Amino acid sequence: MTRPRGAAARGVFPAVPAVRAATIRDVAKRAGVSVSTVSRVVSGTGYVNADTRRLVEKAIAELGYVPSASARGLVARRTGTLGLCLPDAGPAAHLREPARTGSGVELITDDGTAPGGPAWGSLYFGEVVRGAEFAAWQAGLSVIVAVARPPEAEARARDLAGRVDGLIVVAGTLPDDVVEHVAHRVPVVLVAGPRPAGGYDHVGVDNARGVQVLVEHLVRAHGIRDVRYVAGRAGTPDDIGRFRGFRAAMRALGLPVPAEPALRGDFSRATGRRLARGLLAEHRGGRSPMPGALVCANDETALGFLDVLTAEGFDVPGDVALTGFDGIDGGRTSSPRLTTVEQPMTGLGRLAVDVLRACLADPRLPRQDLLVPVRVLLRESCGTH
Amino acid sequence: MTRPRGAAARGVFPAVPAVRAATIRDVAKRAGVSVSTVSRVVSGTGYVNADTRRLVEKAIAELGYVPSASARGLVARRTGTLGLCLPDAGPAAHLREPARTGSGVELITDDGTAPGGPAWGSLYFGEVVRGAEFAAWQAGLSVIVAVARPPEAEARARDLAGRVDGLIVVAGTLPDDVVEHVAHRVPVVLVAGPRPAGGYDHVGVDNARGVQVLVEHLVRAHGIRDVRYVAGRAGTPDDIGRFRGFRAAMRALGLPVPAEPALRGDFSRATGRRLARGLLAEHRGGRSPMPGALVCANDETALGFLDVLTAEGFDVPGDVALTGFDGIDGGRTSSPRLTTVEQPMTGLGRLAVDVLRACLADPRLPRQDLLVPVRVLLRESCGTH
DNA sequence: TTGTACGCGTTATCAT
DNA sequence: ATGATAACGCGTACAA
Repeated sequence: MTRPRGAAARGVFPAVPAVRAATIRDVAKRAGVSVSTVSRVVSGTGYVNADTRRLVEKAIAELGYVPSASARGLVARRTGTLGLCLPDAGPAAHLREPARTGSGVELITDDGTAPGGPAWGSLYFGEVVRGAEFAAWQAGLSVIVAVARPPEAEARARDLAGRVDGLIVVAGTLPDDVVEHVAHRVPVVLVAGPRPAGGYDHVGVDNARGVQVLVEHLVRAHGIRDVRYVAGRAGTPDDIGRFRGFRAAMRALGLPVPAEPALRGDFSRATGRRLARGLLAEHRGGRSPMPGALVCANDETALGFLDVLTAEGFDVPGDVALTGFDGIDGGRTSSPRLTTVEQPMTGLGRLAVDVLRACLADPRLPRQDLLVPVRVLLRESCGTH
Repeated sequence: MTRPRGAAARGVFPAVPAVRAATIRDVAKRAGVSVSTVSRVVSGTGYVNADTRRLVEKAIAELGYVPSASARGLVARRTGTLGLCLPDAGPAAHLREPARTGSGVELITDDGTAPGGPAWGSLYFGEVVRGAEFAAWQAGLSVIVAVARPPEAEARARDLAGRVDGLIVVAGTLPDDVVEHVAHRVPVVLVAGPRPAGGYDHVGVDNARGVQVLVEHLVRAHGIRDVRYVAGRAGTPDDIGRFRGFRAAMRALGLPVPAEPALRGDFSRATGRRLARGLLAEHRGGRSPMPGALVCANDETALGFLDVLTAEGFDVPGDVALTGFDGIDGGRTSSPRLTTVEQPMTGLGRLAVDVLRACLADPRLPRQDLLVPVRVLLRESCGTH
């Protein structure tokens, strides 16, 4: 019975006024004890008489009392919450429409291009959330998930910083000056992207080691010697790291180390197709033999190559082995299935939280820059099986 | 220079003490104004002299001041945050291991059964998060994502309730008494599952209409008359709603309305296969003709049927049309691709937030029970194209 | 074992 | 246009 009798007595009906939530004082009064006793019962600290405790617990249950995190956070100077700031990636156009309700059912002939598919799923940010939430849960912390959407991204980020004990920011989601501003208040961990200049913690994916292990596998296990790297968009940290791994592998294998990628795309499937057509034209013009393997900067690029190669009658991996990077679903269902390096997105989220916790526990610790190890998934496109 | 000179003066080195974040008082002092003026500048309310404003803004930037959400929440009696409570579904075993870092790279021969795939993605909860975050963003609210994990789920839920203005709870994630308890403090919206008994808002998927429209399509567009329903686990709200839609369609079409589903599975692919084998045995025993269409309670079940039917040389949809429900990825990549009803998971998240906001704006509003409309995706397995 | 009182950072009210 | 001050709900010393 939290509904104030006053309202009913006054005949206000059927209006149910917003009842103010019970406070620790209400509980104390109802249990006939002081607020400190209630506090002790709730927090489990200090000694409380068993009978008194029961009395208090009864009052708590009856009133549906829940301690205010605002008040707790104010006195404790910590909120017990971490913030996770994600980029606004993915086709969110269909989200912009007003939410629909009611019984209208759309009948859609899906020719494979229907909009509205899961965008987070394919872009993995959901996985970062999952990993971060789990690590935070282990530490008894909550996570606020925030997507940095252009118009008011800065103001929102500042607001978020006021709500949390630490902030995880995916690289490129916020302007540098905003990151610097909020870093005055809470520790910030940057995720992915380039190693940050300032004094921030950073966690990334071990791009280089992933490609290196993959290339060494191609050469050692499959005896391929003419391995070529198909780059992604120039200047991106991912592309740089992956090409570095490629060169490291070639060096370690005693093979010629290229100064530049054999081909350069932009991470897109369409460009992968275009590059593939160019390669085939050269090959058919007799200007160059087909390489033994194409190591692509990402799965989309590799799938673009696969589209063209199989359409043109080439055997993958017989004529040319093909590998990607990311571990997207399309590479699991292609034929042949795509050998790739899996992006450890849950691992990124978890590690970011762990790094943040370390900084929270002791801010004097030196800033960290950690890489999450990857897994190389060997499937048919490289000749495995 | 937020670092207190005192520490350096005392020769404490290299210890960098945790600097207390700047408060509104620090800003006021630095700008030579009162806290009230700073508050006015930050919140944008009231009149502030342009010069004074500049002074304050300068101090804010220099100190990296960010207002405390705890303090704001305390006085405003609202946190500006919503809570989203999700079930602990999905194989999270690999999350239990400690997070790895360093340069160890695993080489895994992926025979299609490798663990560690995206579990949220396939289970859609990531989509609910996405939809909820978006709707909250539109309303200027934050979202705390919390997975209710068994050991301390109740205590965590109560804690969460203390941090938010409203709670979205996916059906079945919390015991009823916990939901009732926290509902004393904040409005609660239940998502999916059965229509709640108590006075909670509820949003669900329009299971019935989805199946109804699908069945009417099968009959009207493809001329199929012998349509049979393959149920999921008995007693589940989804199964009940979908079978209800099936019956409604048959009734509307003037076809015989079955009292019970023709077959009953449990939403799993394995059981779908088993049921399919049973059906084939009956058919080959001459005991029954093949139906014109099998309307399955979900995609997994339908894919189980598809596995067996195609393996046994049946033509789908030629010999028998097949449909599912959910819109999982497997149905988009199967062959033939599976006609299905798409689960509007982002829509669920959005609608839940909108309902919560309505309740927050006026608690006296009657409780709502809304259904998110679905989309029927016509693909080859029902004979489209 | 229990109660009293202060302060956490902010906003709103009132006075200037 | 600006400043002083009283809440907001809770934890925690300290007193009893």
